[in-house]
Amino acid sequence: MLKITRKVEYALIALRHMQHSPKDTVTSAKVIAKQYGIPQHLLAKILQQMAKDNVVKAIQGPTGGYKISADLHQISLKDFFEKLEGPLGLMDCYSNSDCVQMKSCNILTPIQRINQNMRDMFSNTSLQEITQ
Amino acid sequence: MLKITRKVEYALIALRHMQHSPKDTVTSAKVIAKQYGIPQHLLAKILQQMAKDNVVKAIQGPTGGYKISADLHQISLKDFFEKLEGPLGLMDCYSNSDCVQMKSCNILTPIQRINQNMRDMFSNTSLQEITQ
DNA sequence: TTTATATACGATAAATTTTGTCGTATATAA
DNA sequence: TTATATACGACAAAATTTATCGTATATAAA
Repeated sequence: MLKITRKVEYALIALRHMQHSPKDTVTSAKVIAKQYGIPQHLLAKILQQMAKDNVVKAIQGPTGGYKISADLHQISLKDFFEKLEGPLGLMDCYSNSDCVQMKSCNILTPIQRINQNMRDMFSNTSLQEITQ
Repeated sequence: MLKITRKVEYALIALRHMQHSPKDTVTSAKVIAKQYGIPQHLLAKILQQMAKDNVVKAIQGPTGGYKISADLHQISLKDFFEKLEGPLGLMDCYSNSDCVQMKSCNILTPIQRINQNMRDMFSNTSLQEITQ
């Protein structure tokens, strides 16, 4: 529990790789996948999603690939995680109210405080702090 | 991702319930399970594990059940989570080194900092703060 | 114009983890 | 003696995560 997913890991690895590449370089999913031992097709899909989210820009065709298009200082880890994985929370019930125990649950409020601490932590950390 | 498990939720619900019961009351798994809509057998196993961990004391036989035996002020959420779910970390590689990407991974160090923040947060919160 | 190489994207499958069930044994109060 | 509780291992179902496959489209370079 309390783990980040491979999807997020791969996304961060790719971003950090690109950020450490020479300015205006375009990097293909294939190159990154090979270098870090990531399934190529899977990484490609993740990069495609990041392109939709305007974190990276995709360049098609041979010699194509991706490059960072956003200012990573301006994106919090919380926003980044939520772009990739949906709402962030220690329990589902903070974003999705179909838990049958909602009414009887006695820890919803106490855990909400911890939940807020965690969200604050990720809100106050920029993507740049990971990829720099 | 970044969720606590039902196992931990059920454990916390049970502890909070017991803490709000009259002093020296013994509460059976059945009673708690019914009140909160938790599968009875599953809750029983969780309480058994907490008994092994000396968080609660088990009393056998009819009229038996469980009662809190530890000082919940003295147990951090981090320790409690690790008792129930094993090592706490954003990535498995901080406790288990069999990831094939270990050598090439470029985010291990940057994420370690965030990981430490998260561990600190749970280290600095006592069980009591949830169950009170 | 053709070809090779890249992204785009939906469908599906495999693997892992989480969640829940079942059966049997043992303790003990009534 | 009986009913009700914990103890505990084996197993199964469900959900989530992780990975694969196939096909379409864009485009640089030969």
